[in-house]
Amino acid sequence: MKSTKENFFQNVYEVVKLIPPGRVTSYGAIAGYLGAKGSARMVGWALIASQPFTGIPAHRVVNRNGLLTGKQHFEAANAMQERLEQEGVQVENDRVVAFEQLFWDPSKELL
DNA sequence: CCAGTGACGGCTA
DNA sequence: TTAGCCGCCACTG
Repeated sequence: MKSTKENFFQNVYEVVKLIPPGRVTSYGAIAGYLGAKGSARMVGWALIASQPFTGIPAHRVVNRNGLLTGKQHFEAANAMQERLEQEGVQVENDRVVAFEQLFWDPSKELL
């Protein structure tokens, strides 16, 4: 019945919802935290499925370069950047400014 | 059933 | 240093 991936999807939602405002994380970080190290793509796939869901700040999840690669999948291509700026995250050229400084590692911060 | 694609990441040239 | 390829797993055609 409940496949492992189903649990994986739910885990991704839980972690993303735990991301504090003004902070961002990467797909690989979440994947590694869930034990799917190397399967960062699955995290992105899970976020796509999270689109119709509310309370999932997927805009706080970017790739390891801090690039808003998934903005195209949002309601609007500028929604992701606009939302991040609204939380105090500076975004320039579709990239998070001081990404390393705002980076939120679940395996370290969430503990 | 097989091949291509994709919100990524790490390695090699 | 930058650019390109492969590997991961799931979905679509």
